[in-house]
Amino acid sequence: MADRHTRRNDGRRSSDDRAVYVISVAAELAGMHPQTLRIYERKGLLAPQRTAGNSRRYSERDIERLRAIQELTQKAGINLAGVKLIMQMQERLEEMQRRAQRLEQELTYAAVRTRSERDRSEGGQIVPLRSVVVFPWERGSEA
Amino acid sequence: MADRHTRRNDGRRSSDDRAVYVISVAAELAGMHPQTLRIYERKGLLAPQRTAGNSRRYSERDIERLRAIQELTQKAGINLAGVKLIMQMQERLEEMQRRAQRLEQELTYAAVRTRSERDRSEGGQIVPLRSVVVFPWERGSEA
DNA sequence: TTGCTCCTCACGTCACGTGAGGTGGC
DNA sequence: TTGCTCCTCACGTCACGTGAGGTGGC
Repeated sequence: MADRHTRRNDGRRSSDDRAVYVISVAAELAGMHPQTLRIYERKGLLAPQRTAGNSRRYSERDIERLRAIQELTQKAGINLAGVKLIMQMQERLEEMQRRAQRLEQELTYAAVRTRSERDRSEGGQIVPLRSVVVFPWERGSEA
Repeated sequence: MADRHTRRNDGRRSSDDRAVYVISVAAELAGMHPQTLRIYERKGLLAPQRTAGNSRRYSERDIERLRAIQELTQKAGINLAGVKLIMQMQERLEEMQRRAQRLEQELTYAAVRTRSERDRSEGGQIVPLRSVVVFPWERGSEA
């Protein structure tokens, strides 16, 4: 839970990206069998770094990804092929969302600019957004 | 590609949405076993209409959905739980794309309007959208 | 009547996680 | 040396598609 991201206290890369855990520790942190992590890698679900001696080294981000895989497989019953595609789509969705957010901000600026130019205020409507996809396992209790 | 949608020549609904195929025909069109269609329905992957006598009736859109399911299961090896979530995400993705497109258009209009305001004022109203789309998987695990 | 529909149950196949077994490097 | 890592192979479990079996309505 600690140091979520971009905690770069001294010019080093984000601590979340540093490959620090050997496979046994990573498996313990994710609550999995070490062999399971090897399977996930072979299936292309994650790609931990390797040491010079060819041993795997997992980052904090890798651990989070492992937990996400666990959610999808155990709680939602999705197989690994599905998890792989879902995670790709998730990245695309997040990218799209950032794009829409940026566009909206620009639009707000444009609106302010227009309003101030004619010194007239007649607020635009606010368009409520549709409810988002709620995954089955996220209904009910939080966290 | 023929009569894709909104072909309402006489007040009827889109031809793609009309429930016209009984299960045996739908299965044949989709290249599946009829029992498979029943399984998909039970798993919540599609919901064909029912006749007064409780028989299933599939629309052209249902057939297309069946083919999409087939792609994901047979070619990609994704199980039904995965297919279900993927299709939900796909709808979200398409919605997001339409939204971004609309925003871009509004932004273009706003730019044009700002420019023309300098000469003469003839403005439509601006509709600022407030974006707070936060997908479940993007929420932080806690505050 | 026939030929469809509805449903449930059973079985074969396959994906996946777990574990054993044997190897090599720090 | 020990305790890890690497890999492959085998097995138990489960999801899924197919089929059989029995029912009912048009």
